Formats: sequence, structure tokens, C-alpha cells
Amino acid sequence: MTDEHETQVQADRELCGLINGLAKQIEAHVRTRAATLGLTASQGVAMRELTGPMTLRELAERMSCEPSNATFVADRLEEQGYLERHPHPGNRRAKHLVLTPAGTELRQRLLELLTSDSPLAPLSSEEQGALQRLLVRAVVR
Amino acid sequence: MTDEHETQVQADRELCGLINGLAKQIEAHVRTRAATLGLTASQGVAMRELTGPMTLRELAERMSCEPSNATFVADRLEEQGYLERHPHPGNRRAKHLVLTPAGTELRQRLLELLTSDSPLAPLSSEEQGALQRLLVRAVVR
DNA sequence: CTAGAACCATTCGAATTGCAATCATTCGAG
DNA sequence: CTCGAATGATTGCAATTCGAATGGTTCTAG
Repeated sequence: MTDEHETQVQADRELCGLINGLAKQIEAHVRTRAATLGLTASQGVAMRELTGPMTLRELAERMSCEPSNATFVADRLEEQGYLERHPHPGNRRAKHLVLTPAGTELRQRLLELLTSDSPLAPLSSEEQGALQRLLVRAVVR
Repeated sequence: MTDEHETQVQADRELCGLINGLAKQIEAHVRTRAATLGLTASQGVAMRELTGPMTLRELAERMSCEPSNATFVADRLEEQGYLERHPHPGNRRAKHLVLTPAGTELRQRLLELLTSDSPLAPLSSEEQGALQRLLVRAVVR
């Protein structure tokens, strides 16, 4: 029983390490690809997650970071002309983040760069599907 | 074919988001549990990964961070009396990080806290095994 | 209708992290 | 053997990120 518990502790540790490692690996991948477009890693993640107009809080949630950080990243993207803050329809305290034409085009190029050589590429479609299901089960609570 | 490509792009984006989200979730979990022992999140990760005496570079690799950051974290743990830098047997430029008795005891308590309520707990043993195999296949290259 | 709680975005200060440079040690080609 | 390249750890600096506090807006109980 003690041995069983030990293996459980060890398995949990290894899994955490693997997940963290893969996350860092993905971040590094985004960093290099985004750099070729003049973006930082966080900006790259933000662009990746900006599938459409959304609120700043929603972007922060998709980026898994604090809203204050999303504000910072959005500032930079706005300065570079890829993003605009529009008044949110139906909620005056919120702001609608929308990509400019230049931003939309840049996003397409970024997505090409990201998926053409993704760290997840070695996995088959079936494996990716299995991984997604497992992750969803772990993340939602 | 364009549609197929689109779904591939979307699947990759979603997977990256899930992995990043789970990593942040694990980090938050470590942060709260480590805080009850007077440790920061990084210190908690370091303690979790210190399965035995190891070099600073090896610790950094396990933590998926830069050696400079591992130095910083090790400094703190050393100040708190949980860790010692010993000369490395057989390599004078390297240093052997070893836990003190207090560190070993603290590590045991931390591991209990971490696994008793792990974010990965909702997954069965079989699912955890499957997840581990998929992650290993993705991480190693 | 109104007062307080909740929510969205932002700002500011502090802590964490990465990156480049440096020193000491070790390895390897010749 | 020896010199240059490579490795391990550390330092200093810059950039990123978080956490708490703030201002404006919306929601809701009464």
C-alpha cells in the first residue's frame, strides 16, 4: 500500500513535469515563430487566440493570464496597428478587441507558421484527439 | 482540403490552449499548497523535482527554466535551510544540490499536499497512463 | 429608486523570469 | 601537451507577469 502510494506520488510528479515541459516547449515555438513577424511570445499567443472580436477579460482567460497582463499585450498590439479597442456593444465598461485588416493578415501568416511545424505534429490526428479529450477532462472541474 | 486545413489549424490552437491552461492550473495548485509551507510556486516545483542530489543544470531542466532562474530559486531554498550546495564528486565546476534533513522532511509534506488534491486527480490511473504516453511522444524529439 | 455588491479595464509596484556576459573548469583536436 | 571550444554556475539587466488598488459601469436586493 505504501508502495502503491509512492508510485502515485511519482506518477503525479512526472505528469506535472511533462505538462509543464510541453507548455514551455510550445511557448518557445511560438516565441521563435512570432519573432519572425516582429511579435513577442505573448503577443503571438494573443494573436493566436483572437479568433474574433472579444473582450479583454475573455482574451486573458484564453491566454491563461491576468487581465492586467492582457491589457499590456493589447497595448503593444494596438501600438503596432494590429488591434483596435472598440466600444463594446451592450456593455459600456467592456471593450471590444478587434483586429485591423493588417492584424487579420498577420494572424493568418502566424497561424501558418505555428501549425506548419507544431510541437504537436509528431502526434497523429487520433492521438491529438485523444489528448484533447484527456485534457478537457482534466481542465474542466 | 482548405476546410481540412482549417480544422487542423483550429485543433492545434485548441490543444495549445488546453496544455497551457492545464500548466497554469497546476502552477496555481502548487502555489497555494507551497504557500502553506512558506514557499513560492517555483520553490515548490524545485522541491518537487529534487528527487535526489542533482546538479543545478539538471534541476533547471526538470523545472523547464533557465539555469539562472534555478540559481535564484536554489539561493532562496539554501537561505531557508532546506538545501545545500556541495562540491560535485568528479566535476569541480558543477555543484551538487542536496536537501538537508529539514528539506527532506518538508519535501515529504509538500508531496502529500500536492498529490492529495492534484488537478490530475479527476483522471483515472488508466487515463493518466494514456496521457503520460501521449505527452512523452510529444515532448521527446 | 437607490445603495451596495459585482464586474471590466487600467495603473502601479513588486516579484519572477529570461537573456547575454563572465569566470572557472573540462573536453578534444592536433 | 596545449590551445580553443564547450560546459556549469553565477551575475546584472531588461522584460514579462502577477497582485492589489482604482475608476467607471452594471446588476440586484429591498
